Amino acid sequence: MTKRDWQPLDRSFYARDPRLVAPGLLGTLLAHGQAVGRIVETEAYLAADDPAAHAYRGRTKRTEVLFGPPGHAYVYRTRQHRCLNVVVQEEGVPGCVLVRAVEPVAGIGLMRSRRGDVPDSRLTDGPGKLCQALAIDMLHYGEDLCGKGKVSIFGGDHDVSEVRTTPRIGISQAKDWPLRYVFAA
DNA sequence: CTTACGATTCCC
DNA sequence: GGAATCGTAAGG
Repeated sequence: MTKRDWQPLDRSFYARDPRLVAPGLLGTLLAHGQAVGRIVETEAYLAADDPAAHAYRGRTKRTEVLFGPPGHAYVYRTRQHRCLNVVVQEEGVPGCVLVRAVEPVAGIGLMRSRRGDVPDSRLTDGPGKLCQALAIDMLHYGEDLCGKGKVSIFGGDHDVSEVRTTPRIGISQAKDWPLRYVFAA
């Protein structure tokens, strides 16, 4: 075996601590139909004792899927935008990973038709922007990302170079925790 | 029912 | 720096 084909990430990949899954997702491909992006920025939200996590205040209708099995989509709204998370850890443990940015790989024309006439560099460089570019919305709440749904994440012969951590963006609690992951380069 | 508040984005 | 804008969650 030399080069591994791109294939949906297995559920066991997601059944781990968000601090392991978040960096592991860097370099993988997020796909919805013809629109594909390379994940380049993620954030970990911990299942317990993380005041910035949505699950911190318990199980509600919105956070329901976080308590389910790993590998499913947790989509939520903030202002007029959507954000995509992947549920991680075993069922009952509400850890998750927020996908904060991707680089356009395929379907760029489609992305621009949804995002407007912006440069490629601004097409998918934010959690709300990438959801708009890939047309990910509340319809995908709870969807299986392991290859059975319309939105999937593929791994394979991807970049596994060094990862750097920084504090998470846009939160008011646990501001200093180094749970944002980007490529070192 | 009422109120407060965003894991954001875009414009001034 | 500030507004847009609306569902969610909590409290009366």
